[in-house]
Amino acid sequence: MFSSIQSAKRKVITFGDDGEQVSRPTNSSTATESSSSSSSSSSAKKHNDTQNGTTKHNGSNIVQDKTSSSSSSTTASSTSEETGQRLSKKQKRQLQHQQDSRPKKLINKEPTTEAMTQKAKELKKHRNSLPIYTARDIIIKEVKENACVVIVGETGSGKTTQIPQYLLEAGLAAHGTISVTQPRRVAAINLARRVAEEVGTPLGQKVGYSIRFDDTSSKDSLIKYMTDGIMLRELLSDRLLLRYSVIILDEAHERTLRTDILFGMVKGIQKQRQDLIDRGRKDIQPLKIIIMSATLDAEKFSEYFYGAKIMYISGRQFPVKILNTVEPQSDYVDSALVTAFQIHQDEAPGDILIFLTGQEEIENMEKLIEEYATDLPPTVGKLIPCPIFAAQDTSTQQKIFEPAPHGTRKVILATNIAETSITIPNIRYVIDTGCHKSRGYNAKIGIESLLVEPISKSSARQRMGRAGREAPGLCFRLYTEDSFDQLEEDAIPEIKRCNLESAILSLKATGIDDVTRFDFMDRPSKSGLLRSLEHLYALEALDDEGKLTDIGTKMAAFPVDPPYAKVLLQSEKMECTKEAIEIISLLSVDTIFSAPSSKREEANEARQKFTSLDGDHLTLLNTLRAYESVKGDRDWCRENFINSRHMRHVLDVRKQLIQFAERSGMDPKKTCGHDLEIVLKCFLAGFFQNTALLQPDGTYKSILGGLTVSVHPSSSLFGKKREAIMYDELVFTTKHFVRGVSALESNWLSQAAPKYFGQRHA
DNA sequence: CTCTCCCT
Repeated sequence: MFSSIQSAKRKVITFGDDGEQVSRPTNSSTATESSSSSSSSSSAKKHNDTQNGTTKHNGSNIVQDKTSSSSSSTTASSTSEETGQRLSKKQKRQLQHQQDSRPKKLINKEPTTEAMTQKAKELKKHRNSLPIYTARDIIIKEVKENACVVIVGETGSGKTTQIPQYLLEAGLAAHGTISVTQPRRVAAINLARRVAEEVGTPLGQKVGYSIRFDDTSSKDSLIKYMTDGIMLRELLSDRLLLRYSVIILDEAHERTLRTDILFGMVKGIQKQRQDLIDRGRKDIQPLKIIIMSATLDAEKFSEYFYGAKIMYISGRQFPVKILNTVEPQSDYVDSALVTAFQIHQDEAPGDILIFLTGQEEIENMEKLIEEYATDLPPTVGKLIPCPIFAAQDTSTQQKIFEPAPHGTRKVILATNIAETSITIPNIRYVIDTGCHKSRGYNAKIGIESLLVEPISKSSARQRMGRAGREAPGLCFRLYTEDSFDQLEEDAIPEIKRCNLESAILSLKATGIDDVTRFDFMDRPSKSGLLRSLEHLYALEALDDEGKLTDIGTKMAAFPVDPPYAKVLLQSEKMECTKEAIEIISLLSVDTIFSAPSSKREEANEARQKFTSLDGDHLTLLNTLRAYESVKGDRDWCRENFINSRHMRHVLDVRKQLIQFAERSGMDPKKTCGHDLEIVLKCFLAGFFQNTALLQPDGTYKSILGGLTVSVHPSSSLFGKKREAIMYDELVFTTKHFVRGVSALESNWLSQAAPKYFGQRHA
């Protein structure tokens, strides 16, 4: 058992820690043993998640313990059953080897061609020593013989770097590029770099990547890593994706909105291409589809893709022992704090990673750790809190990568950014609160929410895995075994809990007219679809029959959400395109302002300089102008609490929107000069539904729906009372908060949307 | 009196 902290004011949390209680399933260690197991997929689950030992202690301290030898064992043991139905025993053995291909350091300097070839030769030896290499021929064979294949393998197992190369070597890029889609930009970049090095040609030749603002790929690229968003844009100009011979949809288990749309799109495209070939078109080649997932929910993908064969590639990770609490914890922040100090005092060196839900919680925890660290006996080294969340500036984020000074220990306080997006080195201990913030969408009333909710089992396993990347680790779950058992297996796919306007406009623009009959893997609710269709109709993107209008066609061409696209089109008529583009760019990042809560006063004061009485849209514009007048000076940004990374992103978006505007025949330089009221009226063309009127009691009530909304404290109009307001976004958290708020005159509404407000305000 | 995260 853990010893308690000698601190009178702290409680002690009981976890299990008795080596003899650890039961490691014998059939999880090797593939051959597991293949003789006759049990079904429930056995894999059992190994991973079922308690193995129970000890009584003082009546109430029931100790639970279990070991997961990481998801690789799950993979290995279930490999047998799943592949058993489809692959021969020999194939099974070949597929079930373990592998090691954790990321190696990349070469930064530009090497010569010879050096690159030499390097590639060296890497070749490494590649061929990877256990996935023994499955190479089977993978090639299956892909050649089948239109769709599902491959399950651990993240970082090497499947994403090796399989495209195997297919390339097998000649599958002869009639088109092999593409690999990723949900994240950094992943696409890093994978392409690594694979270019292994292939032995400069990045951008045989191997390239394509992400927004950065395309290293060329016509000749044989393997192309890209974000799923880029592939969706490419669909608009190449509806049959004829430049691709193989499309690999990676990280399918994440079920992002974009991958879900791509599932249906590529399935349809594959069929269309085959139909054309069957009708004698010699210039068209069939499309191969490969779905890659890191979790075991492969049956669903297989069913969707005509019962596609599932192949399992086991990965290797160090074992992570899971420790659940004995009792439910009423306050997980407090429990996490106590657990962190228990680890710090009792456990071997290695950093701690705590999953929390948001910035506020993280900053509170940071203060608490510093406070309680003063109670530590002098023999114990320092415990250094390191917050990490997306809104931080890059320089702050870099700190988590610096090693802790000798004799000290870092405790990383992270949102779920550390679950998939950022990999932090030297983590041996994970503390999982079991909660995260999750975006929700109530289609009935069309309101988005952002609430703390329990995570899914797959999230819990993903979090656990973060402790076993470099050495065996421990995962402290601040919830009971029973609570874990009651979690959902997987998160609800994003497509079922978000606004679908953008997705629907894309579908319509690629010729899919009846979106209600689109082949969704998981169908969004009817009311969600209808609400989005109605909004697109209100924006004049669709006509009475739901067909795309000329306006809708133009809107779909812009890489922005439909309401912004409408604003852009409107800005031409109102002669304020320059300002519209700038404000849309500014609204396209989370926020250009950033400050830790400790410096909030200072930050607010700095922001006063840019504040417009008319609200956030013009405040943002003022800030951009000030930023440009100092040429984006880093020190200026720091002094004014401006997130320079986000600001640079704003400039990139602006540049791109200017190009898109020119391409659609607009003049992006058209300006309204000092008459900025025009821009706000222009925004109403896209946001007339996002408006609220001041009530006699001083609150705001939304015009559509009559909802009481509160101005978010980050807004320049917070606490101000104006006749009417327009907002960029409404999200329910503790209240219905509106963000990106500007003041209006209510008579502008009837001009902006006469169909909706004409009678009421005439 | 406060904003999980990703993408074009």
